[in-house]
Amino acid sequence: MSAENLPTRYDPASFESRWYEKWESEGAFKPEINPDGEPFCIVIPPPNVTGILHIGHALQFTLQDLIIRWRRMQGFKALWLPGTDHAGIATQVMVERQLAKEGTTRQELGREKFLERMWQWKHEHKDNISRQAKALGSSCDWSRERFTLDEGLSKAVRRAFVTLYNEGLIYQDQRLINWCPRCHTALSDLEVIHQDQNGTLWDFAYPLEGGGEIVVSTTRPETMLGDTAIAVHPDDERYHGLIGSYVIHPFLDRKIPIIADAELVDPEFGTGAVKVTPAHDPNDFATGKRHGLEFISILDTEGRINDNGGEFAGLDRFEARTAVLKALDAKGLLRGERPHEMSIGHCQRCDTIVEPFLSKQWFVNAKPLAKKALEVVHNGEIQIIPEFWKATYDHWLENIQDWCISRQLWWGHRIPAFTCPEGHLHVSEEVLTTCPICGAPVEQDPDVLDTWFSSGLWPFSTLGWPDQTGDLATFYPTSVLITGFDILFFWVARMIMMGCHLAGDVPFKTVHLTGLVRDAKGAKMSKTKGNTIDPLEVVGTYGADAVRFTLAALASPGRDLPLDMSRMEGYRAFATKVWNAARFVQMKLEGDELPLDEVAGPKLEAPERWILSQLSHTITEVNRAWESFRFDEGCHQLYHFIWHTYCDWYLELTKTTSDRVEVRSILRGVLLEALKLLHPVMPFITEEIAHHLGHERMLITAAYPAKRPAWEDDDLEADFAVLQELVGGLRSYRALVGLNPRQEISLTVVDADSPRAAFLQEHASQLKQLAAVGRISSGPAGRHAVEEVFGGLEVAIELPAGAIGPEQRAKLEKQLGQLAGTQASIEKRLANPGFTANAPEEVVQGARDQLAEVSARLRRLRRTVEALGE
RNA sequence: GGGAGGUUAGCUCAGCGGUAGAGCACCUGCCUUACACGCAGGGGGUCGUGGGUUCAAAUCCCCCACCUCCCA
Repeated sequence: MSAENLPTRYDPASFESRWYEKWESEGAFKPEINPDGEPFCIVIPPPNVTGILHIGHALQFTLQDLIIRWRRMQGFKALWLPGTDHAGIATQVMVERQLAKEGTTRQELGREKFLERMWQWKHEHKDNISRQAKALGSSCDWSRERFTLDEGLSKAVRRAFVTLYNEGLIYQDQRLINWCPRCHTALSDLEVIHQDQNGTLWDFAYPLEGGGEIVVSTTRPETMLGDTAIAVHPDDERYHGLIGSYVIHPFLDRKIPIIADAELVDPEFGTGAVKVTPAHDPNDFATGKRHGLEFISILDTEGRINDNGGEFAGLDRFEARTAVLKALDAKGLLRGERPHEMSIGHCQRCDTIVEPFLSKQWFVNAKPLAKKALEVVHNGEIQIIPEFWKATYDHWLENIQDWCISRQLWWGHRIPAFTCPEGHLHVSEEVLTTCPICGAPVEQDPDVLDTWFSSGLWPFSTLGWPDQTGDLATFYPTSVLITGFDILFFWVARMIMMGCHLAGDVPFKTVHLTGLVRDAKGAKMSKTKGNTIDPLEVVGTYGADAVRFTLAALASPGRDLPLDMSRMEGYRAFATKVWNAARFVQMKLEGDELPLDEVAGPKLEAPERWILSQLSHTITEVNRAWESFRFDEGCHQLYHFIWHTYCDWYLELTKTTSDRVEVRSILRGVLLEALKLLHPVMPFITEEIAHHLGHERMLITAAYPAKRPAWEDDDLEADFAVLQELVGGLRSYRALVGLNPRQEISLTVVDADSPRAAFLQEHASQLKQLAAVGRISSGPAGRHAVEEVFGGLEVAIELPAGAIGPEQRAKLEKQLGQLAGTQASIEKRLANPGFTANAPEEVVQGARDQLAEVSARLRRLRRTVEALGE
């Protein structure tokens, strides 16, 4: 072969980027490389365009790349479409922080200048993601890369908005929303993180109009400034006489009615009387609607008390709490306080406590969309893996609330709604300047859309929708989506709703939800804890292939991944093992080797037929693993086959036979097949080695191995298993008596008529190579022999006189004890008539065979121990 | 309050009705014609507790305990 020798040391940095460039420059990432293949498409979950990847992304990238490489090698027209997200709030917060450092604000800068800064920021950071993705070996088609604010995708957003509006599924309404006083924007319910906190429940009294008082409880005393009712339960006799009467607000010039409401009030809780603040609490809001109460907002957008708060106006909401309590106390109205556990909503982005806030916003009527989304999962059009997520998915969609989609931000898709001074509202894909009704100049809605609104269109907007492009026709619906379970509602469910409704079909056929990467102790990674792992750093230390293998091998379905660096070390050792095996093979090659198909056949010797049989089983198992998203199992199969089957057994066997061309051909051919099989997980090292072994085609476009039934030989494997067991036994006795591994020992086959005996005789050379067996004879055991049974075959291992001392004897006796225990338990099982009557025949027969084997071993070993003990 | 997942070798996890597995760690030998990121051998588990179904349960069912997480 013309390729030069593999360097002694495995040094991933010396070839990884070289291969990436070659793949890309030869167009291997483009689906057109398999022009006649069946389409297969994965769209990337778009990371934040100005963000950096964390190890969780590395996991998802690895799994997506594994699947796409595997399918590409299988001949599919495979497209992995990359891209990034503008990440509205997150990105805007970053730039605002930068502005704060410069002593200015976005308001001071103005919308236009601020957006210029945002784009500048985007351009400075946009290469982060792709650079990291490339370092990991991600085979995305970069020519199709998309960004959510691209013109095409923005058009898709406008089309989606206008369509849904015209169908009545998007509407504007004044209602209670979640308001972040720090971000100055509305949030959807999902963007509010509820945290349990120890708070205080205060009791205070409202004076009754006609004298006396009624005591209410609250965890937010400042909201009493917005109270417009006191509610009691209609059946609560304590308050029967008071319903319809009024209390006097202690600080404001207002009378407040006492109403009866069975839904809001739990008579068992507190005093049974509840203050009602319709503009600042969701339950009170509903109560206000039921009773036609007044809605008095007492906060401004900064979270300060507004003019409706009388003397408290201008105070921050938490200062106001203290002030109100103090004022109540001064008036002698405070009745007590006690600790109270409660759940408080925080802004997902900045952790500020959010306020229920009365505001006019845009909403998506989600129920009709959810109905279809539930259906396609139920009827199997979309498969969710692991399946247990379906319950969570169902629960959320069945209880879905309307989705608040407008945000008071500047970085994002501006809402395509236009209003004239007359109040005529028009929703339009094209920019309007004048009112189509009255001709007056119009203004566009200043708000932008929730980022997840555009993300919801991702699987089809990236392919060209609403235009009927070739890519859309070819790749939609996409094949597989791989993402973290944490965005099941945020993203996955919404893509399904939007895809089914707008694009006319499901957005993907399979969703695979990955676990979370955690640190070695199982703790969540976070910047504050300082336990984050930078993918580029570990790629630098262990090589991209080891990082990928580690992540894929840890990816058990539905489980989080505790990532310990010792795992990385272990799988780098595996990469090194592959490297060294290849060096060994390369040293043996003479250039006359033939392709596997030309040498495989019944004329081959047993070791060659055996490794081919093992290879075929491995191919089957690995393909099965990838098909079912069992990345862990596929990796373990590959690890075991390459290390423990090919290297530990087959390579050793060829050390005395590799002068034969067919052996060298198998040695090389099997390694190449294993490399192809491994390529989707470890693309770089496999490509490098294959090249050095003279494989002409790049593995990235080579055919993925498919099972070869003709190579499988179960009888041979059974014979080989006996050989392996015997070799293991011989090594074990060697270790027991401290015999040098190279010192030859003699073997006597006691049971010379067994068919296994012939196999051993035929493979004396293998026994010599693997266990330094010198002579194989048949007949009765000699004076100093250990008698043993392996796979039903009785043999005697000749040991030097005096090899078995008291220590060895004790170990053998321990073994005897264990064997006797096993024997007793099988006997007990077989003695049970219920077992022999009810268990399947093969199970009963298996137990009988096992008993025979164990009994024979026990008999032989007992005799040995007695004889040697003399 | 509702729901999901987990509890198997020192650690991290597979297995999910028919003799307890892997990787790492550990112990004992070995620099055996690629590899000490290695080779060979070995120790280690009453499969969270308690019931039930079954000839047979880590595996199915029920109760409980503890740990994660989601939703309200």
